[in-house]
Amino acid sequence: MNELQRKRSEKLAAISTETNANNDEISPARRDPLTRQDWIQAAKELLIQGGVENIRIARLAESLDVTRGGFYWLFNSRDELLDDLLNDWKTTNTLPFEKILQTEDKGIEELHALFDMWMEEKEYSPAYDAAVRDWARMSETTAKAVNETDSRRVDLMKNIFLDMGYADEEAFVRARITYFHQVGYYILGLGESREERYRVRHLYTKILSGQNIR
Amino acid sequence: MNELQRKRSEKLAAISTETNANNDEISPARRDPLTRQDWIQAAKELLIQGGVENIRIARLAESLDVTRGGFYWLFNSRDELLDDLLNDWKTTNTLPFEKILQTEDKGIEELHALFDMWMEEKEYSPAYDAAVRDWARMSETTAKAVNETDSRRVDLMKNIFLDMGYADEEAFVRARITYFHQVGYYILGLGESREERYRVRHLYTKILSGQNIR
DNA sequence: ATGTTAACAAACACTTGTGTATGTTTCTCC
DNA sequence: GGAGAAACATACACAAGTGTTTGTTAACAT
Repeated sequence: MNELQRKRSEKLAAISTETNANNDEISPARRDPLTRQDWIQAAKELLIQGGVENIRIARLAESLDVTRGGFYWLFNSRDELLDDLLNDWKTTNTLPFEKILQTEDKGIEELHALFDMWMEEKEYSPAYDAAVRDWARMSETTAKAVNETDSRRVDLMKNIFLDMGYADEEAFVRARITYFHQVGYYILGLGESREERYRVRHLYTKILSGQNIR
Repeated sequence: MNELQRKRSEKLAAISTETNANNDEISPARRDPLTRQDWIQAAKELLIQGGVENIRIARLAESLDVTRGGFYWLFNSRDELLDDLLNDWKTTNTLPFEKILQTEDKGIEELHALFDMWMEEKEYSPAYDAAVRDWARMSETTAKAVNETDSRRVDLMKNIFLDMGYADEEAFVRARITYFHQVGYYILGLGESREERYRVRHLYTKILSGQNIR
């Protein structure tokens, strides 16, 4: 049973007991109707797991415990769902990124905050990023969205190195190396332990910042 | 008309004139029979262009100017073709990589040779790499092959930094940053001009090597 | 009580892909 | 020059996917 199915079961059980408390008739415990967001979340899971081609309406329906009829009640087509999914990525997965780079902290402190975000993987999901990147190879509009996001992120990161005192061009290159290296790391997907990653972390920040700190 | 179709047309024309020179009868100019390698090459193009899911036998056949019948004469199944394609990648796209790192050159010279390889894109095709990486998300065996290749490459690159005098762990991290950053760069696929790339090249080598050279 | 509607379920038509079975053509070899 | 096989072409069966149409059912308003 996956995450979504579990949630719906809980809802259903809650409704069921509540109904029975008020009324002895065993009502069939009708669950809450599904929302577009429910389908988008399910699609996100399939995307991360196996790419866009893995997003099949029948599978989504199964994971949500309904038939495809429910999907076409909310969406006009599969493409419409994919559009919504892309929008979800654009907002949710870029927001924490921007947030970090708009704090009071400057320079090396921001770099540390960035590494925290990458290594904790709480708000920001590198797996989601990687899956969307993969998707972009086949969809022109997705590729455009990803490019814009990447440019924006590199641009934000460039400020970190400017604050460290680097000249414009070197700040740009350092931002790129830092960002590209992170993208590459998650694309490779070598699931290392958190301990191992924290152990060598200071070397990464030292090399990327070009200065010995902490 | 793509590359493969062009080659076959040339062959066909050559056969045609040759035959007419010897004999006045207009023989239908039968072309050379296709080989497994021909299909693998065509599959490689489709893979790079749009991912594994883009490798459809009908499309391969069309690009080779035959019908699907020809495919099943040489291969038992689509999976058999994909197996061959993966083997092609393992050998062709890793060979030039290893070659560079086994020369007489040591340290910074090897790093320059590496950048030359990446930027020239003659023997080594980063697009091929990226496409296989994308493929690996859906295929367990492909993922294994890619992981092995990545480990091998990072291991080889580590020697470059050891030769520069870095301690074991820092050499490892520098190798990783260098390699991951390259992988990330091509995954993003921002088609920059060669001039632009050569212009900032010295900054990359300076930052990654940690020393001012050239 | 009943008509209406939200939220699906079930059945259908259509497309695209694979693999297989069988038909054709040209070259080769005796 | 006729048999046989290599190298396809053609036709067919089958599976999986999308979108559409029509049928059901519980809840709510009247």
